[in-house]
Amino acid sequence: MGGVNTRKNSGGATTTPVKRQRTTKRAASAGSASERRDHLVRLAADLFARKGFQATTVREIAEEAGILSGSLYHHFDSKETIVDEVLSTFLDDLIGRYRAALEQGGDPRSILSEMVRIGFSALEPHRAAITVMQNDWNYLRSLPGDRFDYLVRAEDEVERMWVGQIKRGQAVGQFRPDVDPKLTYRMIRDSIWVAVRWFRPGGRLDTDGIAEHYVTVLFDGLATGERTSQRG
Amino acid sequence: MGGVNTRKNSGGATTTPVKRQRTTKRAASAGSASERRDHLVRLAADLFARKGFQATTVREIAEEAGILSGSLYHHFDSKETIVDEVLSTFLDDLIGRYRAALEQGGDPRSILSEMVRIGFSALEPHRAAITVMQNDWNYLRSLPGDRFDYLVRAEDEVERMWVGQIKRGQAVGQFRPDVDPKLTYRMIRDSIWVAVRWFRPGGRLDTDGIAEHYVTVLFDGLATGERTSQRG
DNA sequence: TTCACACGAACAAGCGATTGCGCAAGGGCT
DNA sequence: AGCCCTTGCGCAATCGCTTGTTCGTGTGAA
Repeated sequence: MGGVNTRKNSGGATTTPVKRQRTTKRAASAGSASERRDHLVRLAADLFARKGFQATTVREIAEEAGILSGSLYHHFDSKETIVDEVLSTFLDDLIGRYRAALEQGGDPRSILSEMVRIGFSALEPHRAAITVMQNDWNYLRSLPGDRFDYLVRAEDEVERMWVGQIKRGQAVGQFRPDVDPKLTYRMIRDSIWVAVRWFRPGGRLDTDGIAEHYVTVLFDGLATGERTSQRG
Repeated sequence: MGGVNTRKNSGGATTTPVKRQRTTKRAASAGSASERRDHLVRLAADLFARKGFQATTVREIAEEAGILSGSLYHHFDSKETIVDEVLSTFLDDLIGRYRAALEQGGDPRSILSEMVRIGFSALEPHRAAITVMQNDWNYLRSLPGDRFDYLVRAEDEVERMWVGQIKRGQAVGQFRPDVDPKLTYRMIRDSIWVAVRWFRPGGRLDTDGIAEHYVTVLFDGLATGERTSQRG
C-alpha cells in the first residue's frame, strides 16, 4: 500500500509462452533490471536451500546481505516473492531447454538422453532452486491463493514431454514395450533431481560424467549378458 | 524440569545394536508401552509429512487428537521428541529387514532384488516417516546437539550394505564392471524413496508391481536388442 | 489414594511485515 | 557552476501475531 511506483512484485512464471516481465521500467540503460535485487535473490536461495523456506527468516536473509530486515522490503513485497523468483527463474530456463531439445528432433533415445543431460547440467547452476523445489514444494502449493499454481503447470508440461518421447520410443521399437511410460518417467525424473542432495561441484564426478553413467544404466541395465524378460 | 517420573523421552535410535529402549517401565501388563502415545505419534507423523516438520505446529497436532497443545507435553518432552520417534522407528525396522536379507545369503542379484523389494514394501507402512526423512533431513541435521546424528549413522550402514553387494556382483561377473558402485547405489536409493511422493495405496500399481517394474529396468535397461558398451 | 490424562491460562521469544526518516548520487535545469 | 529534486537504498523502531513450552488445577478410573 505504501510505495509509489514499485518494481517490487515479480509475478509467477507464465510457463506457456516462456517469458517473464522483468525490467518493468526502462528498456535502455545498460545495467540489468536490478543487480542488487538479483544478488539478494541468490543469497536468499542459498539460505532457503540450506535451511528450508519456512525455517529461513527474513532477518537471516538481510543479515547475509549486511542490511536489516526492513530494508529487504524495498526490493520485495514479501518473503514469498523471493522464493517465487527463485523457482520461476529455474523453471523457465529448464522448460526452455527441454523445448529446444524436442524441436531439434531425432530418435527417442537420443532425445531422452539429451533430456537427461539437460537435467544433470542444471544441477550446478540451479542447485539452490532445485533443492527448494523438492523440499518445499508441498508447502508452497498449500499456500492460499494461486500464486504457485505455475509449479503444477510446469510439472505437467514437463511430464508430457518425457512421456511422449518414451511412448514414441516404444512405438518404434527402441524401448521395451512392457514398461509403464509414466512410471518410468517418474523414476527418471526423481533420480535426476534428487541427485542435488549429494552432488557437489568439484567432486569426483562432474555432471557430464554422472549423466553418462545414468544414461548407460538406464538404457542397458546393470546386468551382464543377455537380457531376461522378467524376474529379479 | 517438570514431570515426576516421565517415560517421556524417546532417545535416538542406536542403530548398531538394533534395539530401542521403549517400555521404560512395566514389562508385564499386556498393552503396549502406551497406546495413546503411539497414536499421537502417528497423527503427528501424518501432519509432518503433509506440511513439513517446521510448518506443523504443536497446536495442530493436538487439535488433530482432540486435545489442547499443552496436553501433548504429558506424553512428549518436545516437538523434536515426536519426530525423533517417527524416524527412528522407521530406520530400525528398515535396517533390521536389510540385515535379515543379507544374512539369508544368495547371489548378489537376488539379494539386491530383495533389497529393492524391501524398500518399496516400506513405502506403505512408513509413508509418513519416509516423507519426513526426505523433506526435513537437512533441517533436522542442522539442529544443535547430536540428537539426530543417528540419521547419518543409519544412512552410512545402509550404504555399506548396498555398495557391498554391488561390488560383489561385479566381482562375480553378474553386474557390468564399468559402473560406479557408489553412484549406482545412490541412484537406486533415490528412485526408491522418492517414489513416496507419488505412490498412493490403492492406486494403479501396488508396491510389489512397482518393485518388479523397477527391478526389470534396473537390471535389463530400457532399451531393446543388444547391449551397447557406452553412449546414449 | 494414586495415576494417567487433559484443561486453560500464561509465558518469553521470535516471526513477517510496516512505516517514517536520513542519506548520498546524479540528471536536468537555470 | 550552482541548484533542486527525484531516486535507490538502508536504518531504527515497532506492530500484531504465532510459536514451543510451562504449570497449577481438575477429573474419572483403578
